Amino acid sequence: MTQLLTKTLPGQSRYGKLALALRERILQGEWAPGEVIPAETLLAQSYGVALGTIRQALSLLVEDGVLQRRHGKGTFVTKGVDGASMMRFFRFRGVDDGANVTPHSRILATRLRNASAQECHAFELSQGAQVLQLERLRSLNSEPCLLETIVLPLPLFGALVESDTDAWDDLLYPMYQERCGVVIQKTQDSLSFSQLNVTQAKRLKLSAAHPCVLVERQAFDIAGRCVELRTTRGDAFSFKYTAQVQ
Amino acid sequence: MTQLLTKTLPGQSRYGKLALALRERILQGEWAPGEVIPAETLLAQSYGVALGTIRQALSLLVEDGVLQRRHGKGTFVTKGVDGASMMRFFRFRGVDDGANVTPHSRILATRLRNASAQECHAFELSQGAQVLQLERLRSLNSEPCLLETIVLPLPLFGALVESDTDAWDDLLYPMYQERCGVVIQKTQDSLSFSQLNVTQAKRLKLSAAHPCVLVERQAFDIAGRCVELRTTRGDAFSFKYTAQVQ
DNA sequence: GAGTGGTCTAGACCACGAC
DNA sequence: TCGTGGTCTAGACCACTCT
Repeated sequence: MTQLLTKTLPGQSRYGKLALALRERILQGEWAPGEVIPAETLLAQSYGVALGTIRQALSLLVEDGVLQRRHGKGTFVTKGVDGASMMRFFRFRGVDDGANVTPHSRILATRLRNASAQECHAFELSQGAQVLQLERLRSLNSEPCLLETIVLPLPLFGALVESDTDAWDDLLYPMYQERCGVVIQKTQDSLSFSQLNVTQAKRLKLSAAHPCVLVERQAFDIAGRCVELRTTRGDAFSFKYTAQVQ
Repeated sequence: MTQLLTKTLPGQSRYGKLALALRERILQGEWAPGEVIPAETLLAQSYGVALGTIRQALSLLVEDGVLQRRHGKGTFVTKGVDGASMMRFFRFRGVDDGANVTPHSRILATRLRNASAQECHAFELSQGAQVLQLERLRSLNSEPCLLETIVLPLPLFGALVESDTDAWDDLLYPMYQERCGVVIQKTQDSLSFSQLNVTQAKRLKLSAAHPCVLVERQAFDIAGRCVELRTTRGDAFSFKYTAQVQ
């Protein structure tokens, strides 16, 4: 077949458009996280393109983290990140290095309040909207290690208000998915250095003005919306992170 | 053509083998850093494979950072990283954020000594081999900001011994290439938190025990050998780094 | 216009996973 | 054995860059 039809199209390549179209279908919930999407041959047929073209489109979505390929089984919608990844910034004493340890979680306080200007902007809320704020202490071997402040936009996370926090899981992201239908798909962490105030120090069983690392996280759902703002503080002497260039 | 010949081959895919073969030719210096390699059609012909296959091979090397494609111009051997990237860990006052500023460099001391066991292992040297150690102070707007200890394996960097350090450039990696033929292709940085000792504090015009961030870097050449060990210290309050997950 | 990488096709076969 | 993604082919046309 000749290729002449291509040039009438606006800006993108064909596989780029296909990727956008498939992404939209995933966002609409046509296939739930963890489910298989149709086989490549079927997709190619239904879109009327060659196999290689649909494969390029899928590759874009795999790169983007929306899809995962499994040879011999199929192509699956990503389930979302587990959230335990905060541990990649810290190495605490008496904890195996490579292990995927999850600190025990305890909610110290919950609070409803109006969103700040910055939060309105991040969550794309209108002024005066409400948010749910959590204070959370995470411990390893009964030793407090991380102190977190978590802010969630309120229409979306309404199911968590007046819920029994003692029954919450150690990992919040899977719980977001179960109770609120929110799948965390991407996070961005900004690291800086600070010192603990008196209250924070007491919670972490350290002295006031103790050096700490501050992790400011934005978490995004599968549609790319920011749905969580989190501030994490941990002992600076436990900080250890590795970054590669090129 | 039938595909029957493929299965007689050992373990890899054809494009995987091609990538290895091309990588080897690059390492042998057949094309210098910054030069073009032959066009895809030529490579496909000379290796007797389809265009798509050679393109997959090249894609692997592009992903690996060894090659760079430029539409309409050709495929080029990577020139190497510039080394200014240490600034991605720090934000100093009075310096534009996004700008690619390069701190001014001054070598405080050079020293020849025997390699430690750890250095022998990293550099793949035999015991008793020598290394060149540099102490280096980097400044922005005449204000000291970073203090570095740099260790280089000695047969390789012999050209730097007894060289006039005042004539050295602010960026070391391009100089490694010019004077020693060493192209830095990849770096791995390990971040942790520490405090300055008296000497370090004096150099950086800070007080002793001032909190600092410690960056321990391994730099690798195009063949994947570790050719530089570097320890960088900077004011922890200037530390700012962003990391993404998924 | 000539040369380069980028996109696309239509079809074949290979390797993995589950039944 | 069947269905899945992974590899490979041979050829076409498109889009960018330089002269």
